[in-house]
Amino acid sequence: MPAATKAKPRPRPQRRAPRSRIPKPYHHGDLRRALIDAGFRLVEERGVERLSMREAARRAGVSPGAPFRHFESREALMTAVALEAQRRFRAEIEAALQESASGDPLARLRAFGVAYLRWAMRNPAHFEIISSGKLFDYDKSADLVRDNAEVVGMFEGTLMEAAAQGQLRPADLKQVQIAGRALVYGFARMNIDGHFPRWGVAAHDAEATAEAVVDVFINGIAKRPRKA
Amino acid sequence: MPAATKAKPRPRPQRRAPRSRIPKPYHHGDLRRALIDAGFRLVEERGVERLSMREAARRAGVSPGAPFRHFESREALMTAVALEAQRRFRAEIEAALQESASGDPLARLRAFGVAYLRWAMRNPAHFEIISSGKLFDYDKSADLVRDNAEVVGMFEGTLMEAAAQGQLRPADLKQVQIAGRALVYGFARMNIDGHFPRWGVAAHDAEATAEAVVDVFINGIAKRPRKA
DNA sequence: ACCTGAACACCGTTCAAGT
DNA sequence: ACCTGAACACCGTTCAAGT
Repeated sequence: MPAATKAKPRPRPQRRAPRSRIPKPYHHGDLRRALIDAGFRLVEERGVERLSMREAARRAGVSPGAPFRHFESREALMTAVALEAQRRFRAEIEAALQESASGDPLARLRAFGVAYLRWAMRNPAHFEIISSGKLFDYDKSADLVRDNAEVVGMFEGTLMEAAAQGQLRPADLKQVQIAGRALVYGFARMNIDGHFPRWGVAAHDAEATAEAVVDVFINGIAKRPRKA
Repeated sequence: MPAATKAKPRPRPQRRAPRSRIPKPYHHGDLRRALIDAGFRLVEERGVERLSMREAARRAGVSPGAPFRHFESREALMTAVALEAQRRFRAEIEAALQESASGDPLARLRAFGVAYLRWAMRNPAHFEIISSGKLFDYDKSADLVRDNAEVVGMFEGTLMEAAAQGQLRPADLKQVQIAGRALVYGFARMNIDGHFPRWGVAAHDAEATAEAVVDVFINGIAKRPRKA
């Protein structure tokens, strides 16, 4: 009955009956970590909705019930995977902001948007898990909330600097902020949701179009447009 | 064994052994339609991912296998429900465009965006099913593709009119179009994905904020802004 | 022609039992 | 303390059998 799925490669024959037969403890040390890694790859390979506890368990080489010792539900594993993705996302944004730190606020805002979309274009499934809302209870993960708040804060701060330096046309800043967020978020989701073909955006054009779209927005709020 | 789930209210007693005992044929006439209706409500009540064939069958009062006589898969039922939603969505957009037909192109563009978001705010689950991409194979439904192409066409046409009448600042129209699409789509998805609380948009403010965001965009592309 | 009901292969989740 | 393996209630889907 125990399905011998994997035909484990027998360890090299040893000279005598081994006292401790290659520890192979209960498993390879850190099941929690192994499950997050398996989940992360599962999301990457098959998409968010195909992350399953049983498959993650299979990949980690444990029985179906084992993950529940470390994650109380599929949602909890999802949250852990999302946190992992969010960390990488945020690291990329921060790197981009640092590179453009010498520029004026509007240039930094542009760099922000471009970095955001670049990551989203290259990691669609991970972007999806971060932002999808139904996959786990966002507010239950303090780390996730804080991490996100910081990204939002960076955006808000840069926008306010641009306003303070007189780079923007008169407008309600809060509304501009939400519009900007909606723009990049919408672009990222159009990619995830497969809308680009219908809108004449080829796959290899996605990143270039992303930049163009960010420019449309920046030019829309700037007092003096840069490119025509 | 046959779970008597519903305790069918016995029909009023008849005088003699009825020749045709209240037809109650195989079921109530049109299972296909009943399943689409059940699916539509299921999406409304519980969200897209909770639409199940078995539950739709239960609501229609048939056995688990019955739906497969009319829809070859869950995806096919999804597609039918999406088509229903798309029809309503398109009707609302068209009505809005008709009401604003006397205005200039930019005013019509605004009406378009506002109608789009209004519907999306009020019918989030149905908006989601139309646009989500992974729920069914969009391109397999010619109706869906055509219906969507027409909405896209209305947007494009209005934008070009605005350009032709000199209402727009110089810009690449295709990019403006994609940016506009991304903006409304992103706003609609932020609502679906539960981002508004994190962005300080209260539920009762969603529609007003939607208008404001559309205005930010229109003002961004217009030669002469209307409101500050 | 249309539907039933049992069946199969999957899931998430629980829990006694093993090490 | 951590994991196994059987169990339960769900799914989507198929298919013989009934009407």
